[in-house]
Amino acid sequence: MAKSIKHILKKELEIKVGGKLWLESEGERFFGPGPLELLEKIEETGSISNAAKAMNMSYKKAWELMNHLNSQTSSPVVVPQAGGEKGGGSTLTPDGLELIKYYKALRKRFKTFLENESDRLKI
Amino acid sequence: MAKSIKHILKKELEIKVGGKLWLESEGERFFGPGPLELLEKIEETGSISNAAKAMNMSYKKAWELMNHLNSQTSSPVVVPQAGGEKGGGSTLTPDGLELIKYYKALRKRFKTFLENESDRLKI
DNA sequence: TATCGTTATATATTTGAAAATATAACGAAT
DNA sequence: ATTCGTTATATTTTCAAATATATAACGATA
Repeated sequence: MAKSIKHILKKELEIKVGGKLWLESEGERFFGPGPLELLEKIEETGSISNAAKAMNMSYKKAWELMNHLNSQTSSPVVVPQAGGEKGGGSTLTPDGLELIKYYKALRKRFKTFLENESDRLKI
Repeated sequence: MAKSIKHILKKELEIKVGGKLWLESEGERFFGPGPLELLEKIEETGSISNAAKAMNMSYKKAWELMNHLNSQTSSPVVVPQAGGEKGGGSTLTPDGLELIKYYKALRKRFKTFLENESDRLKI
């Protein structure tokens, strides 16, 4: 077991190991907490523009996230429709839903990792 | 074992799980890759100002990182001296060296986690 | 006491990312 | 054909973070 550093840190502070996780290709991130929330909000609201509003993100950024994400998958995870009933909208494909599930499971494993490491700081 | 998402991602791309790790207190980060490199460079060069130059960081930011870091530990990890021989300089305390060791070990465990998760993407 | 390069600190400037704004294209429904 | 709210795209504006710049204090040594 690795040595503790408890004695180094101020004992009155709650110190934790934090982190961030994403999927990347060619060193470029294309899926993380932001895109996850975006997909969830698109699923909820039926459009990119409403999703963006719901999460206080500019439409442009939301569109770019979505577009970049679609470029990394063998078939689109978000299908946008410009025009049509109610002006259009965007829907998630089954792959999109599966990606959400995968990332949430990954995030859970990461959470466990972080909690273990944070606990270790207290020893 | 969790389900794979291999079929979702473009097969011609090298997709990996990436991440970032840090120490935080009260939700505020105070130690990560940046401060690690800073401590190492201070140890190498003997001063904050030289360390900052070596890693292409402004002196101000380097000083702030160092100062914030020192505020989270029971005793300083960097001891700065203004004035004196050669104008002064900064040295790491044993605690500072230990913090480096700890973070590198933590980073190694994280690397393993990321590699496992990345491998899982290929299955 | 004069010198040195550093720490310490405040202020000004830059710059890069994000949001804000504007506009055209879209297409089902009426 | 008109309407609707959306997608798609370009341009402008904003803002925060970082750098750049300037200056005083520091303290061992000579």
